[in-house]
Amino acid sequence: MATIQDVAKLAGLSRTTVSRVINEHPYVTEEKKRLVSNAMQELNYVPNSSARRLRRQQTETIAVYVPRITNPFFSHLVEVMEKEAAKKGYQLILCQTRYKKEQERNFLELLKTKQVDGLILTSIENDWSEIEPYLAYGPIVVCNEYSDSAQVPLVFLDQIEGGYIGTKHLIEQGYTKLGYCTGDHKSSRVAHDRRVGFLKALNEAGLQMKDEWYFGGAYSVQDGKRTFENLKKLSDRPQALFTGSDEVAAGIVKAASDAGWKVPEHLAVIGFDNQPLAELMELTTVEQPIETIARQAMELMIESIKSKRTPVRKEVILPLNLIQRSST
Amino acid sequence: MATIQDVAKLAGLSRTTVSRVINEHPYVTEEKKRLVSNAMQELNYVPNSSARRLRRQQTETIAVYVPRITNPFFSHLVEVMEKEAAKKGYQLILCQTRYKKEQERNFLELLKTKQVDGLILTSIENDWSEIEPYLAYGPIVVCNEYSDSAQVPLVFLDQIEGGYIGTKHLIEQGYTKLGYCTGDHKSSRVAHDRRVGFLKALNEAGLQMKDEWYFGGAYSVQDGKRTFENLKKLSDRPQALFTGSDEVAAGIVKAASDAGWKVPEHLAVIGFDNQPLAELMELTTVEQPIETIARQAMELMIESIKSKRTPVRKEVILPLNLIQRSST
DNA sequence: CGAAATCATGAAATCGTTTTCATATTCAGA
DNA sequence: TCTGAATATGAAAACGATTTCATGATTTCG
Repeated sequence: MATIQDVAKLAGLSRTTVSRVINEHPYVTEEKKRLVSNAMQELNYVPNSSARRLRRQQTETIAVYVPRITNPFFSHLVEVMEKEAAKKGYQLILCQTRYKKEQERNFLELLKTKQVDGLILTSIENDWSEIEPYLAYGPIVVCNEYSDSAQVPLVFLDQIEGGYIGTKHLIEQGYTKLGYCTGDHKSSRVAHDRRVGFLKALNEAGLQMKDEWYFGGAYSVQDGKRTFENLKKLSDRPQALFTGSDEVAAGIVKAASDAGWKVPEHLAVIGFDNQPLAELMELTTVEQPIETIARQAMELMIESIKSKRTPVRKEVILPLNLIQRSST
Repeated sequence: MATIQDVAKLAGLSRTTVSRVINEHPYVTEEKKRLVSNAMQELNYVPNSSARRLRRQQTETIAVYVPRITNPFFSHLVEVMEKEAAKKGYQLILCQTRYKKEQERNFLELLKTKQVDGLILTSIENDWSEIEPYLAYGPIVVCNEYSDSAQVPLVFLDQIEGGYIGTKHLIEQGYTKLGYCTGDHKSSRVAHDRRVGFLKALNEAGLQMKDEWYFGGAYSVQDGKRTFENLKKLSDRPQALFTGSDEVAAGIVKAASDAGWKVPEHLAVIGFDNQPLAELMELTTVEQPIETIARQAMELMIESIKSKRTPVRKEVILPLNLIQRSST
């Protein structure tokens, strides 16, 4: 593999001149430019990435943390982020935290060792106070999740509103016995806010939430099915279920259907995200503008990297949208 | 940010000794080790990734090329690959080619500029003759796709068998008028082999394939719906459709159902992959052992990186499995 | 007892690129 | 005509880590 030294030798010039040509610096004659270009071509030379990174103190790489890439919500986020990153000449390192604090901490080392220029968190496992010190090593942008104390750009959705409009819809459809289904998110502000919105809508309607109508640990289609089995066992069952994901909602609808129940007659179900699955399964769902938040997060990330300024808190909050279908 | 020089100064030792301690080389007294560790801790020192990469000629990063991460087949592959890579201390760079030759070539530069140690191709857009020269820069492993001429490890599935067993199943269910639905893959061996298997099964049964029963350009749920609309317009319609993806199959089933057709009475549909969607939509499907091929591909990649040997052709071919549900 | 091997530590070189500083020449304006 | 700015090119330093080579001390074995 040729180095800049080889190119200089073949061109009969110094490495400095070759570097000037490569980087399009001024004050190089056209003749010298020609000599360098010919030598580069003949030697099939490309600059070494590691050397460049060391000298320029830049990696042109961004790490994106998602819990699991198989979750369509996160794969959609990453799809748009990678596209935006590639447009600007950045690579995207995929980091799956699997909802684990330790895994998240391990990946934070990427910033500390300067393996990436910045990182985007789409879910947050550790307390912000554990993450904040890493800002000394590079910029962090939070997307989808939220933190009151984070002095960084945050692009997120009004999840209180999301929880609220979804629940209000159920109430407007005539349901008075509403169950709540979610993952086990201890540090997730998304989950917290949705529940706040859910309870707010219930309170406004003078409705009560029973403890046994709360179903946790639901992330996937399989979890949705398990949730239905648990609901089925209740003597006093909810008429409708608010869920945090189309996949979970789909699992519930499928299991209910398999058990001979009619949706929404026997059980109304509302999902989140408006994935292709939602349309296929005729799910009422709260749509999130995934493409918008992904693009904005990546733009803010690249802007933070380039500006090299002290990060400041900046909130970009977007509304949610209810899509009504047959499941409610 | 502290450097090894700072640590050496604080410890009262040379950079060589500090490096020896960091890398656990022999012949350093316990006393000196203690001094270095204390200094590292006090300065909050971690080694700089760019400097290490340059000196060691290693990046500990692998690029994985997928057409689109939102396709559940590819997101599942990447999910497993990232997990395996992280276990061995490697980072995974996600590259979306979007089925474009130029995009694939752009990403191949990652290998040439030594930004990654190796790359895994899960789909191939360019001719292998265009890709092969990049082997000079680092190892390449092909996963899911196939190429006769590639002198690299390939982990793939018997797609001729997949096309065959799916089609044979339709025939065994009594269908004699079979349509074929696929994406527009010009250089995809997967698509080619499935069709070979499909035609083989037809031929064995003495059945004919009509040109107007061939539906192209289908990758997504939406494409599935469009495919159904096209099929509906035919005067002589197929009784069953072989598709290349559960999402396409689901779109077809959904559109058919919305049009009042009964599946499989009016139209039988078979999908591929056995995604959660397949169970939800009761699709008969050809299941692919995604986790196995993903894990094996990543293991072969890391083995290739570590061995630094000339790549040799190695085929790992796995069988497919038919899952029968209500759509056929 | 002496030579060879092992132990312990550090200076210099290395990896490959880019920038800084230096030197020489040419040009433009006062 | 002279001076300062612009132009053109190259050597050395820098980025930060790791390895190679060197030196001296200690231990081991024939």
